[in-house]
Amino acid sequence: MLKRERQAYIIHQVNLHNKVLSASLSSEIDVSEDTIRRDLQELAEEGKLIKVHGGALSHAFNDITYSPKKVYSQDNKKIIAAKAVKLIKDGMFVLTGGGTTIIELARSLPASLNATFISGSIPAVVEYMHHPNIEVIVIGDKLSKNSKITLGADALTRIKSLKPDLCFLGINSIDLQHGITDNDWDVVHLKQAMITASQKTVCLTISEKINSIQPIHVCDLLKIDILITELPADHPLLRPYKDAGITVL
Amino acid sequence: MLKRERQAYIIHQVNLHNKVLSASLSSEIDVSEDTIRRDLQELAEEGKLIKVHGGALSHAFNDITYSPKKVYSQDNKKIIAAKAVKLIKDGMFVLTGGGTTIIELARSLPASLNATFISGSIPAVVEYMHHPNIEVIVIGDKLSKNSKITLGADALTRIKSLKPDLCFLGINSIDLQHGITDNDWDVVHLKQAMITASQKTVCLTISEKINSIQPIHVCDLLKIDILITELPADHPLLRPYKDAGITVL
DNA sequence: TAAATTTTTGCAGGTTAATGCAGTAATGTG
DNA sequence: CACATTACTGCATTAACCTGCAAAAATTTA
Repeated sequence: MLKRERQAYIIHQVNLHNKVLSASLSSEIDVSEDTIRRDLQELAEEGKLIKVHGGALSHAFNDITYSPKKVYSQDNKKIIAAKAVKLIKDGMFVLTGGGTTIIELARSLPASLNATFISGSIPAVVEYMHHPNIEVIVIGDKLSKNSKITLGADALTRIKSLKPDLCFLGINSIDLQHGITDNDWDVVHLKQAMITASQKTVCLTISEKINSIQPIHVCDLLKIDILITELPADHPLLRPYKDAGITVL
Repeated sequence: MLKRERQAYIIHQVNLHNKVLSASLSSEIDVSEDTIRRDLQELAEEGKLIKVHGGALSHAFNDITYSPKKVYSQDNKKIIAAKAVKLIKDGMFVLTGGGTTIIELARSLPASLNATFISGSIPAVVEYMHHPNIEVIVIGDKLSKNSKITLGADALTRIKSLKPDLCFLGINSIDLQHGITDNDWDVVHLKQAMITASQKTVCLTISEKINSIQPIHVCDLLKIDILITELPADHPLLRPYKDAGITVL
């Protein structure tokens, strides 16, 4: 394995897990710990990660945003992403929205995956762009600075002209009676178009958003095929959704 | 095996596997490692791959590399960007391409500027997105991993439907006889559409690309309104372009 | 076509980079 | 504080690299 290749792998691992241990990297890659240590040192000097005793931490981890809650929910999003990744097979066309959960999903895609990803979320597109094997289709339109996704009539018509295999949607509220709800008029329209266009719709959300309501209606539960949270599939909180006919992972 | 043929094979392998080893290429093609090394060196200079100790990596693999040459030319690009910024007034619609010079331009935009920027370049869009006052329109289509811009029929038709005040184009080659030339078929089409759509076309380039030619013709000098380099406007190298009717800044 | 010129290639040599190892210093933990 | 783990330093080894050079191949010129 080439030095740069190894370092790229380390960076990938750091970004994925927020931390790495010298010892485990050493055995994974099968080089001496000294080499790993030298790599970490170099990468730290380049500002790619933060070296600590025994390994390294991601920069994001030690950033200004080090509130325990965020770290906590990011771990949950990694769990969600890991479940979602399993649904994607080689050759699929996948439509995705925006939001931090979707970003985690993008980062968790295995390097070997060959698929086409379609999105109007700039942060998501940036992640897909760095992936070695996936094709990226960008949905164009006016960029919303808030949500960092493209919104508008153009985006809607483009989405309507597609028929992707899967649609991954990060959602803000889901409720048994009211289904999926949200708080931004344009985003709601976009999500509706995405759901209508796709053969299967997968909703991703951390469990704290379950059984909450927001002012604008996106769609009924009927339209949702799969719901993914960080909880185990048999958690009682999810039971009613299973009963409503949704596959819960 | 001919040199060109060999290099084409190497590029193919790099794009396929994301890495190549000098040693294995040497035995596969049955030439000395020195030859392979020279090939990799040439290809690296052309930006087709990234050479590392022991072999080479694909561009997709390695994100941002800081070669000393790049650092050097970045200063020049900042000079270019500073000149270009002065052309943009509040309320304008500005169409921009991709490339590092355009990124510098995006970073140099004053925070007070109120304008609308249209682009299919993801890195450029990311920069515009962080700006407090500018509106961003994203041109959607299939994302080219090499150039990090969206390319295709959709992008072309969308651009044709616009009538921006200004178009900023980072160019790779300009020559008195042959005008603007480039080396990527799809990129050339995109640039042509951008030039045709815009009321004024501004070309940005570092001076080392002046008086160079590439295989595909983009447009004649006639279509260019303004040329910006890091050199002072009265530099003798730029004189012929001034005489050809282009405003040189 | 033959000669001249340029380009490409392989090789010899000395140089540099990468890695692992051994011994010692530093750090963290109970 | 004692113990275990990790980090650092210097060194040896191997592989990769670079430079210059001459032969070979390709290209141009006469």
